[in-house]
Order: sequence, then structure tokens, then C-alpha cells
Amino acid sequence: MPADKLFSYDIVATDPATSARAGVFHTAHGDIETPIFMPVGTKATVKGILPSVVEGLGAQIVLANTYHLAMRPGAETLAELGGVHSFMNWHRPILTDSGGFQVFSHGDLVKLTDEGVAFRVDDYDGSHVFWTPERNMDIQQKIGADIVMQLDQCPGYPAERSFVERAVELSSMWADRCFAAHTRPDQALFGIVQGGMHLDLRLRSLRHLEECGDFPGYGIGGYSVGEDHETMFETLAPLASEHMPVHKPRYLMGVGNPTTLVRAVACGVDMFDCVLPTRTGRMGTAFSSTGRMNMRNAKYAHDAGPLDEACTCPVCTGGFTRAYIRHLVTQKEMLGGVLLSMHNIYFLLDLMRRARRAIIEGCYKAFVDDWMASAAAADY
RNA sequence: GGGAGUGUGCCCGAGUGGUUAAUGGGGACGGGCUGUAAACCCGUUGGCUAUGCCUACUAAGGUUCGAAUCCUUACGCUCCCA
Repeated sequence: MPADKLFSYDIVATDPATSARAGVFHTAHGDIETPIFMPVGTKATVKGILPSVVEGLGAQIVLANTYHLAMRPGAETLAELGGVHSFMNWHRPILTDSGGFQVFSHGDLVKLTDEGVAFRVDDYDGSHVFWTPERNMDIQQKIGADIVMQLDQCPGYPAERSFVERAVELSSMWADRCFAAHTRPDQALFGIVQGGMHLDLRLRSLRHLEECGDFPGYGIGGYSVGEDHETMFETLAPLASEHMPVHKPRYLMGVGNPTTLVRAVACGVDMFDCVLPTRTGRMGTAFSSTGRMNMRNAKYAHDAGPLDEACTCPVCTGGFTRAYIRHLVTQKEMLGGVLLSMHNIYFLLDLMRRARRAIIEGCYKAFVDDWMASAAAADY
């Protein structure tokens, strides 16, 4: 790939009636076509699914997590083994989250200062770690993903405005330091917009990132942390459709609800990741064109149909019945979680593929309307 | 044939005289899961004409103010001796 193409975001089509766009983001391990859903493989594995199968489902890029990989097997080990791609035997693009979300989800175990974040690692070995933005960049560069995220603070919801404001301040400060510390040329560093449900704080956060430097893409963090969907779109819609740089990919972090994806694409969001399809799949939930299905339910015990008649995934077209999948799930057989994870990932990948096609055809508005009128929309 | 032990809700199994419709598990049924502390967590699980009532700890009888708990008999199961 020509050097000037690396990390550029080519917009292939814009929808006339919405803010949706279809594009291509160029990375050192290949292009990714947007809008896109990215399956999550926290510990360098999409739980239960072979990389070749993940690829076969249509995944173009997967996530891994800096915090978890730094704990095990460790950044130095990964560097020694040639980086995360060869380690996990996935040779397409990879994105690592910085661990900012773990700062949020570990709550009381975490102590934040201007300088960085201190963790008590009780989920691994009880040790104490201290991360500065520089240390975090060093780790992510050793892990070697194609896209890396700045260290940030993700406030929950509800939250005092002053708390969110402080999170923006800290995240901005850390963005500067991550930007300065990041040197690996084959790796794209994304800044992250915070600001909770306050548009002015979101814009302040975004403005700071734009002034900080030329980030090749922007994460939108701090959503799906407890607020309802309408509350989220009150600020997400203007942020993404009116204020974010046009020629940079916009990545809505941690969102995997199908209806939210469809609506966010209409606002101009390009990338998503979420544990929802894999976690709920392992726990027995199937996404479908008619809504969520709890495959533990007794009503599926004698159901010889596929999970979703409308689905073309390898599970639905491969002869696996609802009755069989319910059997696997209720008996806690590992194949149940594997099949449901595959199906659910495919569901979101396919949803985004169809969205992309609609955008290119200039009819994304109708796509959204159809989705919102469908049986599934109400259930997601 | 003789002796010892044991019998609790769908199953296993606590409880050996008084807040016991009865601890725990499992199963069954249902719910949740959003930059993965998650192949996990939570709830329900005798019946009803339902702020109460009825039926319940193998069965029948007894002792007691009060019994799953003590006594008698029967039945089932387990082990030991013949």
C-alpha cells in the first residue's frame, strides 16, 4: 500500500437523505469497509471461535484489550512472539482498546490522577499497576494492533456534570500525551471523544482532539453506560452528523444493539464494537430478524427450524435446529455458545453489510425505516 | 430366619420436640447481559375461592400445649449373621 494511503479514510458514498456514509479505511493489514461491526476478542480470541471461522463470517477486523493482554501474557511476551496478529493467528486488522473501559468498569479498584491510572489487579494476581498514557502507548505499540485507542476515562450514567467535565479534562490531557508518545508508523492512534450526555462537553472534547493533532480516526466513548437510547441519541446525533471531521472514521465504542447500530449509521457513525453478540450468545440468546430469542426457553424444545429463517449464516444454513441449539445450551455444552456466537456475530456483520449496500445505493433512509418497522426493532 | 440401620418436596440431601411450607445443592421454568473481572449473574419452584386458608417430611395410630423430630405397628430400602 502507498504510504500516503495508510490510515486514510476514503468515503465511497454518502446517503442523500441521512448522514450515513460508506467508506474504506486503509490499515497495514488490509482495508476495512465501513460501516462495520467489529467482534470483540478481549484476550486475543473471539471466545470459542476459530480465527478462520471469524473470517468466514465476514469479520474484517477484531478487537483485543490492552489491559487484559498486558496482564496475560504481557506486552513483552507478545512483542517477543512477533505481535498480536501472529500470536492469535489472525492476519487481518486488529484494534486494541486502551483499557480505558476497565478504568470505568473496575470502579473502586481504580485510582485516577492527572498523571495516570492506578489499578489493583484483583482479577489476575492482586498486584498493583500504574499506567501513564506513555506507558499505555508503549504497551499498545508492543502488542502491535493496527488501530490503538488513547487512554481515556469513561464516566458512567447518571453522573454529575462536574464528574463528566473532569473526565473530559483528564481524557484530553491524556490524548495529548498519547499522541506525543505514539511513534509506531504502521499503527493508527484514535482519540476518544467523551462528555457524557452533555453536547457542549462533547464538543469541547472533540475540539481539543482536533487541536491536539491529526488523529486518523475518532472514538466516541461514554455511551451505553446506563442511559436509555433516546438520551444517547440526543447528543450522539448532532455530534456525529454535524460536528465530527468528515474524512475521518467515527467509532462508537461498545455499542452492539442492532437498532442502535442502524440509527447510529444514519447519524454518520462508521465503526462499532460490542461484546453483546458473543456474550449473550454464550449465555443462550440468539439475535434474529424477529427480535431476541432466549434459546433456553422450553418453547424451542421441539422446534426443528433454523434459528432465523431469514439468516444466511453457517449455523442457520448448516442444519442446526432450534431444538438442537436449545439442547446444547440447556446442557451447557460448549458448542451451544459457539454456534450462537457465530450466528450473532454474523447477524451484526450482515446488518452492516446490508447497510453499506443501501448507502451506496442511496436508499439508507428506507433501510432505516424498514428496520424500525420490523418486528426486531422493538425488541432491541 | 436373626440383628443393625434407614425412609424429608421432581432428585440428592440438612434439620432429632417450639418464628418450619421446611437450610443447601441439582434439575425445571423465567429474566438479564452493550470499548468482556461474564460459557456468567438474578428470580421462581406444594395447592387454593390467596393481607388468609388447606395439605405436607413412607402409612396408620399414640405421647405432648406443640411432632419431620419421641413411642407402637405395618410397609419399603441398605448392611451384617445364618
